[in-house]
Amino acid sequence: MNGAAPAASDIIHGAFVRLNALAPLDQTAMSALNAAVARARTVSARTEFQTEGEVAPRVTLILNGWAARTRVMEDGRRQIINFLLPGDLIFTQAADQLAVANLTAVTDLVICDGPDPDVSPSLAAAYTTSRYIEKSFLYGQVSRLGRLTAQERVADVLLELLERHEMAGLAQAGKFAIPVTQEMLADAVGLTPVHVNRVLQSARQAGMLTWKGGMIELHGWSTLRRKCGHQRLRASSFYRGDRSSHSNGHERAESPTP
Amino acid sequence: MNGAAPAASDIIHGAFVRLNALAPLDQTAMSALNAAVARARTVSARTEFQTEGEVAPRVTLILNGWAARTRVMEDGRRQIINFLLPGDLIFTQAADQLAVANLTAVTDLVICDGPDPDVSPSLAAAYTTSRYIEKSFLYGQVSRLGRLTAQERVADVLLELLERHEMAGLAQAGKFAIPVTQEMLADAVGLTPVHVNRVLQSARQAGMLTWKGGMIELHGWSTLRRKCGHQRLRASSFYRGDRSSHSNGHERAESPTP
DNA sequence: CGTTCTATTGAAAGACCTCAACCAGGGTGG
DNA sequence: CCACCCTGGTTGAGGTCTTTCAATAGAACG
Repeated sequence: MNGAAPAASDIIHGAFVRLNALAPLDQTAMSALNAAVARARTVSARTEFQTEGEVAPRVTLILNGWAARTRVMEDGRRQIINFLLPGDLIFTQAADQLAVANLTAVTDLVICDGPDPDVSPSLAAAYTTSRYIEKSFLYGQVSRLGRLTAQERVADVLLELLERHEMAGLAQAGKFAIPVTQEMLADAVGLTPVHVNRVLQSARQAGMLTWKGGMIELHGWSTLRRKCGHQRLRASSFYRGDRSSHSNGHERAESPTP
Repeated sequence: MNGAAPAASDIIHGAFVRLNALAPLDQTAMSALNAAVARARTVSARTEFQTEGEVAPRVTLILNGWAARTRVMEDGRRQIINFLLPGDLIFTQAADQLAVANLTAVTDLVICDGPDPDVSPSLAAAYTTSRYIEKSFLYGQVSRLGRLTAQERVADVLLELLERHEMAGLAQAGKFAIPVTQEMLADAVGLTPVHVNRVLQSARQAGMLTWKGGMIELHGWSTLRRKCGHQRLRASSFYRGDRSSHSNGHERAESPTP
């Protein structure tokens, strides 16, 4: 009992912070959640706990650890669709439909069934917000893969992960635990591990980040956002004015911060 | 009156076929739909009808034409997240939340509000299936951008579009109307227009497709699927039924085609 | 019929990948 | 306690794929 083993409530703290950030949870929601947590189960690292094509449970809540939603091709190429962090919810549209991707534990994982949203409007609201945010990040992933350079992609995922950890109170001052290998990161951003390594090296040398012992720290990340396409993915019109300067709409013009 | 102007019921026929494929619609659903169609509105080609960051309507149904969900970066780079075809539904999580992408009409578009799913269980089922399928295709888009080569990406989107047109009865023998420019296609698959052109040229010369006058025909597309990573990326069946040949569709085994 | 958009093609540059070797740390077994 | 192995990170060299730049042709449009 020297403090090495945190209490259960500590382990799931991030998940609760995150859920509460989605929508302030009332007493009913909290007790439903606690009941669900009491039936939590664990998945050991690197284990696939849902396979594409199999029947999936309705709602699953990540209590602790990282998971990854993936697709794998016959020839072995693998794509990580997105990462799932504490407080993230995994929804299935209908009970009789098949999973459209695999779910793999990145770390040892603690998960439970998501409580029935009907028990509390605040819980239903949290679920709704969760879906909404996930959709937005998914669109971000598409844009990242489709239109960002390698450097930008890496910076952009890392910023997304920081953002999400902040939501769960799991980051302080741009620093959070990142339990993925460079190979996994590569599968997430559509690059090879070798090239991810090079990108990270140059980012390190540019003083943009520190990554050591499973902890990453992003330096000057508010500047990073501006430079590396994270915040840039916002609105603007499609066909209106902005076809003037750039004839086809995607040169890599680096707008040097004035 | 030489037949150039089809009746309204013809125009929206594809959308109805598609909806009915999602879930067989009962009489109540059909009359709710007809009521919604009566209040249809049009959007002219190349017009943005929803902007990221603005308040979005709850459910919108595409009755005719193509639309595109996009994100645009400050420097003009543009990514088409996905295409929206007749019978596709555009959902918003909650009325008070902001759109997370732009919606632009690719062609002249006929849309209407989606009827309240509470009026008919069959309609609700159709909505659910729609969300489910869209999610699967979205994961497909991520995998496409992240892990396919240029040739494969182009073949893969075209196969997806064919598949979706078939669902709406809008394709015959691998042939359907494709009202996009090569530039749009490039924005969808994360390539430059120039390279899309080259890929199309070589596909033409390989006898894989014919694209002329807004109509495309994919030749030997069942072979194409095997060769270009289409089938590999997704569970082909939505429900339990046809899981005969492929056990789960993604072992990591390296099976080099002999 | 000019104007504008779209498709097409060539040449050269650049980004990213592949292959391959080497290193560092951590666990394991002798 | 140390040699060994295995995984994951690092680095170099060379090749391939995709982009960029640029110029031309065809089609659509008013």
